Amino acid sequence: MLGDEDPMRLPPGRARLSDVARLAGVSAKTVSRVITGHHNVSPSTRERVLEAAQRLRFRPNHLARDLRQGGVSRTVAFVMGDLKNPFYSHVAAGIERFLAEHGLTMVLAATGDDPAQEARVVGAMLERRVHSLLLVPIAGDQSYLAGEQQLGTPVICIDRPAHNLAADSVVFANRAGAAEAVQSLLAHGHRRIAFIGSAMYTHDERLAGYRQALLEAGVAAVPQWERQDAVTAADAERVVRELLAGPVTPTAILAGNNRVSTGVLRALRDVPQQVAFIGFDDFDLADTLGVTVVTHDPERMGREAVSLAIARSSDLYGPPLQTVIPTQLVLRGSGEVPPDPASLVR
Amino acid sequence: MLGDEDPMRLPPGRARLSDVARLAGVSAKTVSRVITGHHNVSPSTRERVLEAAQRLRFRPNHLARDLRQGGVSRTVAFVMGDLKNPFYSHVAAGIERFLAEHGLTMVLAATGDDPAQEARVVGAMLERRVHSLLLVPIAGDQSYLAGEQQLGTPVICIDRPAHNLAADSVVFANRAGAAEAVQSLLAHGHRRIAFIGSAMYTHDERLAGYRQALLEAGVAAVPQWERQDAVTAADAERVVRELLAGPVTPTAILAGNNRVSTGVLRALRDVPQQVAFIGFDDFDLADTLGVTVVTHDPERMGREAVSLAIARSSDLYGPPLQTVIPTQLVLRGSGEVPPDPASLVR
DNA sequence: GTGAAAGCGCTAACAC
DNA sequence: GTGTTAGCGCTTTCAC
Repeated sequence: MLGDEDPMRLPPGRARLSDVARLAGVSAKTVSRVITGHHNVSPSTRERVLEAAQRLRFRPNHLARDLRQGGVSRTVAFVMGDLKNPFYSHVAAGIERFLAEHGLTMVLAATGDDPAQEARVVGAMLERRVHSLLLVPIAGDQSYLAGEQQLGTPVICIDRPAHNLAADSVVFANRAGAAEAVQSLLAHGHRRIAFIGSAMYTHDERLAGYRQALLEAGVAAVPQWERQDAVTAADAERVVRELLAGPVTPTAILAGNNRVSTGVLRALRDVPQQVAFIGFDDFDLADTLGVTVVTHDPERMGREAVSLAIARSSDLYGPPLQTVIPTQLVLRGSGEVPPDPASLVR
Repeated sequence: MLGDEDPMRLPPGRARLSDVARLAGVSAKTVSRVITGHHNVSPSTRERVLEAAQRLRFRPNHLARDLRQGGVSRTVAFVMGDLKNPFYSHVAAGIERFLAEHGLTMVLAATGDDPAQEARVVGAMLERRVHSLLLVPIAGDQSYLAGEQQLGTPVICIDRPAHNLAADSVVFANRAGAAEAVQSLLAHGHRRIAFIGSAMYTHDERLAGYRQALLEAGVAAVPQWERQDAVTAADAERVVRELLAGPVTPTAILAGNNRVSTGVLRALRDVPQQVAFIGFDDFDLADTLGVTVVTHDPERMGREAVSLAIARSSDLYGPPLQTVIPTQLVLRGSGEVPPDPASLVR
């Protein structure tokens, strides 16, 4: 007969809520209640619905659910520079895990550390109506996000604060960490300590910590040893060779991050004099190689960012919060070598 | 007057398509055409619409668009073990970049390398109606995905094939890569070569390549040197110590992956005899340390997976495809040391 | 080249 | 405890 459908036969496409409802002999709303786990359903009905859902291999459509619930998805965007950078991938791991515990999903997008890409990439995420935006800011200005905050999307900056935007942020205790490293070098007798890093927020902060520690110890700053021109490992390698070829050479080096560390270590490998070394950021094999580092916990940074996002979504217009995560100095030997007399006379 | 709204004033919430339409004095459909870039719009109308959209800070709602277009989003899911593993994060980077070029977004979920988590995590992705599923299979059975394929969701397995499911996959040339490494060790005079890895697809394949190379060279296999019990770096470290404490010790070691490499190197550091070493997977500082490795390109693996997904979505029921990515042996010294006479007599 | 009406799959509000 | 109605924001007909 025309219009006489066999409800037991699987429909050609994906089963919908209404298909389950028809098969179970209830209304769509009741199925909805069962699926979302509401309690206003009698056990027997629930049973029948679940059975029907299973038979039809029903999977609720979150797209439709999110749309109906106000156009905000249960998805959080993480926009960072490059997943190949272990720092970012560890932060992402922390975010993903913590989100999963809250039934949220992470979408990921990379700016390639290109300031010009940020707004475009962020825009694509916002069009997906993400629940909130976790961003490692790279552009010089984030004021374009003020409207989104206003409209209810939490914006959390990771690793560095936003420019021209009142947003929550999670950062490491960069100054304190660098100061602690320098104090350790000072305690081992060093007075000629170089900082090698680049020109960005975290390195500025670390350099500030370095300066502060030297100042407190009464050690005069040497401008030539405050290098902010090492972005890549190759840069760092070159800078170290330059420094060690100078008339007065440092006896200890503090590296601004793990990329710089790699270059510094490469340069120090071929150099006769002993130079004490401490790196910011831990890295693979640092323990095996006996490299002293200032470590931090990128996963925790991810978790704290998610915490801020969740908190912010229920207090949209409160004052911006900043979470500061402490660092740890891990002594492994390379920072504990005494000043090399060979490098003192030159 | 009641009902008299000023169309110039920003509405309290997010602007919708219809808001733009009202402000521009056109229908919703026309705005839709402009936003999605259709050509059947006169330049002057397009201009007015764009101006209105900009004034209202309109961002199209992809949730709604995707729902209307058939419940399939422009989002691709990547389900892997753990983002902290650099292999996975590099694959993810390749996926993300290639997707972005196609206007697609990546959602990421981790199984924690726990077989029991796979179906749950994958299910969450499918409820988001992802365009396709890129999966590093960890469970012993993926037959539960057959229905999803049938319903139009491409399933692409990464790094290893699926179990009990006809799905596309991208893998490395594991056998050939391991065979090449062993051949190199043989060429440098080694006859006692150990393989250290664990019991999983990639390691099985690499072990097969190792065996094949030995067989072809007429070197008898030594079962005790085919170790598949090293999952962590600590395992590998212990295994190496065991092997080198035996009555007959290997003069060369092939590691099944980068975790194993770390452990092997740690163990070899404290050992008097020279042992040649080749690792599978490159790692940070491997070049600095002069470690010979079999490398591959995880980013390319990600890109190839996306290619397969896109191809599959327009040929849903064709035969499964497998993309095999070649490996490269990178000689850096550690694999080129000759057999140590000290370890031959014992 | 443009518009009106219908509907994607789901849930909020309000019945009963 | 369960059903009905309406509508999230967009795009697909199909009309003009």
